[in-house]
Amino acid sequence: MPELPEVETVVRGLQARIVGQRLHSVVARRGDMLECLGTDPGRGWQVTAVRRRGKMILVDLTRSEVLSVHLGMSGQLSVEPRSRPLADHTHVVGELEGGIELRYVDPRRFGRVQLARRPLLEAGVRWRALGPEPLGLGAVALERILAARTTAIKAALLDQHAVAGLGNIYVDEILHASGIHPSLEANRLRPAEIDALVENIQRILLDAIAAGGSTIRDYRNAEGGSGSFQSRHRVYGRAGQGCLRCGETLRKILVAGRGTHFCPRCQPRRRRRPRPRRRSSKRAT
DNA sequence: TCTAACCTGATC
DNA sequence: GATCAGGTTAGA
Repeated sequence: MPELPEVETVVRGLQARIVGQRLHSVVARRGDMLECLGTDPGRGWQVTAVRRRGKMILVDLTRSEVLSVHLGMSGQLSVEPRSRPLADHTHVVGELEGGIELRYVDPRRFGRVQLARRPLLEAGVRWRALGPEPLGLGAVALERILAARTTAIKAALLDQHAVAGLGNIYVDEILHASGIHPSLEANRLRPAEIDALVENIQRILLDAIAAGGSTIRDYRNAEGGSGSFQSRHRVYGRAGQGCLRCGETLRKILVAGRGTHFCPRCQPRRRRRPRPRRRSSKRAT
């Protein structure tokens, strides 16, 4: 569910509410949903900062420890009064001062909560393999990343090792705005297309953050509220409807195993290179 | 490099 | 009952 704009919105909500607060303990209501790396969930800390890296939420704690949360598909992280009954699928609860709690809810359990010594977390391959942040990513850097990949551009942009934070909704929106077919091989983008991508990545992500992210189904911010960017999706979830730019009927196909929305006219397929003329029809595959 | 699998719940 | 979902990744 949550991509960079949604995660950023949660982070901003948490910054406003829990930075400087005392976190007494972290309690796992399901043992397998909290992983402790070199620390003890009952020690107590002060929350010093809340940050985002890709789609990960990082709650920085005193003593160089950190609570890291990846929301997976259906995760929600919110601050609620202790008096409120726990929602179904509440797996981890952080007990804060002043009668409030940080609650992690995740029906599908694709998400992940770790309490770790920061150096241990940051030494992990999963952390170190993350690609650069898309906000502030320049054309030169993106060109280098894409040149090394022969997969579909959609798959490349979804790959967190390439760029960290994009997901299915925003990749579809970005490719549509850039006029690039999602199946085009990443290393075949032209310079002008890379420039368009860079520009649209910034613009769309910033607009989506300003709108508080997209709520299709599960996504909620740290206060339990919805985002509104879904009303401005131009292709995602609009298959069968008219393209807002050219009127052509939008299509939905499968690329990189993900439902992919695009406009056949604005994002034309580009053939792999005119086949060299051969008199004989021997196939060289 | 790609698919299947991990889960539950909503919708067809 | 079958299918699909905003993510990731272990295996083939």
